[in-house]
Amino acid sequence: MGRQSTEMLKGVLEGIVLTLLSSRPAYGYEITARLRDQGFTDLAEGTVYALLIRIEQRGLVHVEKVASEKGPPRKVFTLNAHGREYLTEFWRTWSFLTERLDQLREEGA
Amino acid sequence: MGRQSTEMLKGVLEGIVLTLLSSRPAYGYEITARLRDQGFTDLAEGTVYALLIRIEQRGLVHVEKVASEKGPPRKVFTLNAHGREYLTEFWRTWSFLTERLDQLREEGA
DNA sequence: ACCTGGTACACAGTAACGCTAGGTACCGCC
DNA sequence: GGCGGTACCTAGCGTTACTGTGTACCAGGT
Repeated sequence: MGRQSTEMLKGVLEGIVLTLLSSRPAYGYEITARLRDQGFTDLAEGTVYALLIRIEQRGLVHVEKVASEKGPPRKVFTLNAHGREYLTEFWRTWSFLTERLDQLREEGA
Repeated sequence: MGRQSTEMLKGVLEGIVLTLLSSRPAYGYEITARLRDQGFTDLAEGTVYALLIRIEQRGLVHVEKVASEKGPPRKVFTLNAHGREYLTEFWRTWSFLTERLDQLREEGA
């Protein structure tokens, strides 16, 4: 979707993935596929894996290796307490942003 | 507001400033002040100036020097046709993002 | 036996952007 | 003279998403 969406995704994609994980555990390949189905068609695989490594290093998720029927073992990510806190914070920031932008949009019209 | 809002602002701040300019011309110092009033209290001055230079180089605005009663002359930015197109594109991308996130938020609940 | 395609993960390099932390300059007022 | 407000600019940094590539495992077709 071009330059704009790439930049807008920064910071937001992390919240999106954490939200996905809050509903149920998942692994990288699966997350990528789900997001592409949901409209993020141009999302790069490497982006998701890099993001998952980051949230793991920050201690927002629990990680478990699970054998797969096809292909190499999956790294299944589960949101932990710290991750849930972080996610709450994310939604608060997101709400702030949307409120500001909604207001601006009306005034600008 | 911390790390999250900094990352989330990427790409969005540009749209915010362009929207401000769409309602009426403005200069850097003024834009910074207005945004701070509107809740972006931690917004760095340098960030706005850098952004203004970028949108000028991309040809989204018209620039004019105007003498000020106090301090150095102001660089007044006016949105041009190209900028308005770009802004339309911005709102389209923004709408896409908010729709996805609203959907996710409901499903996650 | 070979090869394609799907599954699954990882990494080095690049570009973009907001922030930090400074600096310059002009003015009015005490 | 010094201070605070106005107004602009810049170099360097950290974070993040994308590109491109590589590894590895398995099933199916020819």
